[in-house]
Amino acid sequence: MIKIDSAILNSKAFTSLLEKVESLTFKKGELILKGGEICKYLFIVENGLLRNFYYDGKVNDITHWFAKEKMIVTAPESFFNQEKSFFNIEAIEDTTAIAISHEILEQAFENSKTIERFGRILTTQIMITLGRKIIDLQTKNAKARYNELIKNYPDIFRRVNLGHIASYLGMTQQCLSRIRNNSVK
Amino acid sequence: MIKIDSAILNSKAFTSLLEKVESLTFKKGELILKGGEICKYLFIVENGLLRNFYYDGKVNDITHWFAKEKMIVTAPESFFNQEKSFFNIEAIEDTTAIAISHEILEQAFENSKTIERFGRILTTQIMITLGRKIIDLQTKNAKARYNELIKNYPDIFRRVNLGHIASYLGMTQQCLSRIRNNSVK
DNA sequence: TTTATTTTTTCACATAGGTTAAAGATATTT
DNA sequence: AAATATCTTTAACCTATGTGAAAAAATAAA
Repeated sequence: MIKIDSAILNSKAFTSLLEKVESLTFKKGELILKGGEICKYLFIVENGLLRNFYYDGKVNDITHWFAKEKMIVTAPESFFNQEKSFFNIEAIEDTTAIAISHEILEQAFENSKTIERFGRILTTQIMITLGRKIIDLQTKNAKARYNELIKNYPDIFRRVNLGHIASYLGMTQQCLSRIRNNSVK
Repeated sequence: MIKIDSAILNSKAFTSLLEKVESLTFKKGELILKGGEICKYLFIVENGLLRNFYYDGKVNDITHWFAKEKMIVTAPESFFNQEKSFFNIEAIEDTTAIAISHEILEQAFENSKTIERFGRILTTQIMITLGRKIIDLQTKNAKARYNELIKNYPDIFRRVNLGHIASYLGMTQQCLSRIRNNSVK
C-alpha cells in the first residue's frame, strides 16, 4: 500500500498534470481491469477503495495490494510496459479515482523534469515497500503479519472482507480466522 | 536480481556520469556494508558477485538479492533515504564494482533529465521484479521456486553456496538439499 | 598429505498452516 | 420478512517445510 505524499499531490507541476486527467467513478464490485487486457491507467484513489489481485492458477484470487484514499494502484508491468496484464483491478467500495493514462503520463515525463522526478521517487518508495513485504513473508509467521497489518491499517478490517485480507497477508481465510480467535499464538 | 540494460550503460549521459564515479574492488568474503551503517553507494557490478542480506532476528542470515555482472545492488532504503541500513552487503567472489555515491547520484538527478529518467526506469523495473518475487513466494512451492531459479540463473549454482541460495528462495538449506536430491515432488 | 574448516546431505521428528467440509452469521434480493 | 447469496468460523485431518543433530563430502589450511 503506497500513499502519495501530500507535498507532491499539492505541488504545482502535479496539479497542472492533474488538470489534464480524468476522474473516474466505479461502483462497488466493479471490475476495472481484467487480466489479459492492457492496463491503460494508473489510479490515485480520491474516495473509496480499490484492490489489485491475480489468480493463483487454481481456484483462489490473491490480493496483491489495496489502495485507499491518496493511494496509488495500477497493474505495474502492464501499465509501464504496455503489455498484457497479469493483474485484475476491482472496486471494493464505490470509488472515485484520478485516472492517469499511460500516454498522458509519458508525455508529462517527457515535458517535465519535476514529474519525472516524482515518478522516480514514487517508484523508489514502492520498491522499498515491496522489499519490506518480501522480508515479512520470509521472516514473520501468519500471526505476526496479521498484527503488523492491524497496527498499520486498522481501518482495512472494517472496509474489506477477510478473504481478501487473508490472501493479501499470504495465508488462507481459515488461517486468518484461527488467528483472530486466538486459537494460534 | 536486476540487470541494467546495455543501452543505458552505454548511453552518453550515463557514461559521463560514470566518469565521475569510483570503481572499487572487494575481496571474496569482504563485508562491504554492515547493518546499522548508512549505505553510501549504489553498486553496479563489473566483475564478480555481491549479495545483500539481513538477519532474521534469530540465527539465520537471509539473502535478499544477488548481483552479478551488470547488475545493481544497494541497501535501497538506506541508500535512497540516507538512513541506517537493515541490510548488509558482502562480496561472494573477488569483485570490482562501480560505486555511485548518493551525493553524486543526487547531483546527476538534479542536473540531467536523462539520468533522472534512467533512475525512474530502473526503479520501475526493480519494482516489477520485486512484485514477481512476492507472487512467487505466495503461489509457488519450494520445488517450483527452485526450478524457476535454475532456469533463469543456472550459473548462480556454480558461484554461490547452497545456503545462500536456499535463503534467497525462502527455504532452509535442508529443504533445498531434499529438492535437489529429488526426494520431493 | 594430513588436519582443520566449511559446505552439503541425510534422517527422525515437529509444526504451522493448508485442505475439505459443514455450520453459523450477515447481507442482499424478492 | 422470507428466501437467497455471501461471508466467517469451526473442526478434523493432512502435508510441505522447518528443526536439530549428525554423517559425509568438499575445500582450504598447515
